[in-house]
Amino acid sequence: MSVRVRFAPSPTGFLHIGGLRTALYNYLFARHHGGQFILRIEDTDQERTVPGAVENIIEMLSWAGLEFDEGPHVGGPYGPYVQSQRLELYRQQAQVLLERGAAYYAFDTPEELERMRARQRAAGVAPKYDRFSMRNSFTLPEDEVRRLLAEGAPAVVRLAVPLDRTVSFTDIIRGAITVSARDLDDQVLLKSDGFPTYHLANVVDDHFMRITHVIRGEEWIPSTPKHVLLYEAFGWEMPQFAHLPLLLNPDRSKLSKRHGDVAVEDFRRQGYFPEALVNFVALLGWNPTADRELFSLPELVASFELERVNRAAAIVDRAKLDWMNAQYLRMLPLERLARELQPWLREAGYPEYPLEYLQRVIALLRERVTRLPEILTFGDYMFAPPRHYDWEYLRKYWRPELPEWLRQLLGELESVEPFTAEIIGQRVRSFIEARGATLRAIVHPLRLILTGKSVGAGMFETMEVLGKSECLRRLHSFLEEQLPVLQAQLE
RNA sequence: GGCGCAUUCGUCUAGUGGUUAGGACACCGCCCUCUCAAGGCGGAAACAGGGGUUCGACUCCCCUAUGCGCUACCA
Repeated sequence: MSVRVRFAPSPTGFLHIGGLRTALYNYLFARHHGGQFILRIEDTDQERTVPGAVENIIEMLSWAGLEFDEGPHVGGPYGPYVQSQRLELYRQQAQVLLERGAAYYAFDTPEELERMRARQRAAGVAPKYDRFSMRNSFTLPEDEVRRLLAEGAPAVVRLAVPLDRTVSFTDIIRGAITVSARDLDDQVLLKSDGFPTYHLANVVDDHFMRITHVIRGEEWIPSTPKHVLLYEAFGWEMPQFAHLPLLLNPDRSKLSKRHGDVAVEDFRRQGYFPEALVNFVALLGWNPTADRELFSLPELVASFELERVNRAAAIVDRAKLDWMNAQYLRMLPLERLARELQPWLREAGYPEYPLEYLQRVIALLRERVTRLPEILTFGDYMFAPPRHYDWEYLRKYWRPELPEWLRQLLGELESVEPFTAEIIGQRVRSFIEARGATLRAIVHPLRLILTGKSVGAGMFETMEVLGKSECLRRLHSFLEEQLPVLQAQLE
């Protein structure tokens, strides 16, 4: 049978990197085995559903390069892929359970349930639905149950967990997991608003959508035995389970916004490459070899093995993501980078520049930044003349003869042809040697004048990209406007 | 509290009874150098603790500790 897996988020907010990793592992597993990767929206909680969340999830996954074979946005033979559109199916299946005695009606109000829990807390016992003291099919006479239902009294359907037995399943990543049914709650399956809970909807959908492997977060381990019970009650073949280790904040707490950005969208907005983010999260909890860090999506697909997924939770380390992104920044083709830089340039309010120029700028600066848009701040002088100068830096290299040298150098540079780093370098070197000074004595002031900064790429390379006329213009205007101010300050 | 899952350098990890416990990020040092990076070379850095099993445990079993998860008419 062909592998079919699903990513089944509930649309309660933006897709975060934990969700991205779950989706990714499902995707990798499906593609590795030539199976199907399905998106299913689990919107059974009306209260928590947020508008736009589905769109965000789909958009982010698509940005990351994960394409679905079936889902609400692409259709498929087992739809609809949104749970709120499958209510009738869940109702029918709940009925099946009811008829088989695997489930029962309960009529307790929220207040009654709260009192029950309070009693249990006071008695020091684990909070758990007490089938025999509450108002349900077990305690109420049959005709009373019928009457309540006929009256339309608020009712839920609960799972009738067997009283004394053991429930176990095999997890691909963790091996055998066994729990006592005594520790399982009579979970609500169908809520009084007619919506199913996760447990019912999930099992029913996985069955009817022919899901073969359930790959999801570790937080689902405790409810899996209930799902096992449901499969048994329905008489359905069980999928295989694989529970992924959690992703954690640096302080080992569950991943959250408090510790910085966790939404995939945040990373995109900051200019991380999808390739880098995918590569990064793929290696959080799984490693194909350990002697290599950089993998393309097809390479990940080729080597992915669920059996090799780790059991322990992983802390998200931004520094490593930064390193990885910087690696991609250095190896991605310049044509693409130039194209991607354009929107950032526009956003920052800079004029349009030819792609060819952007490529040269990126080639010059990319190994000095970690994210593409940083080119705009690190190398702002490539797009506009410097407005602020690092005066401290110039002061360090100041000498009385400097103004004169600069004037002479201006004339010297005018005759440099072609204006390439090599020729510029030769001329500047011989210029400064003739005056018995070191190269740094002139390069640093020059850098300050042309870029406004103390750091940057090689000076001569920078000048070449900037172009002769721009260099001369900046040098000239510095001598005319800034230098007198500086000299006044120095005296 | 109950139940469950987990535990190799600060972090991500390799390792499946015999290794000088390997790699990567971050950190430190040196080299290169017009600055900053990048790059090269080197350094520091780990098997949670205790019992077993075994000729031999990071590897297998048990206990403890710690962390995390679940304990809803949320997923």
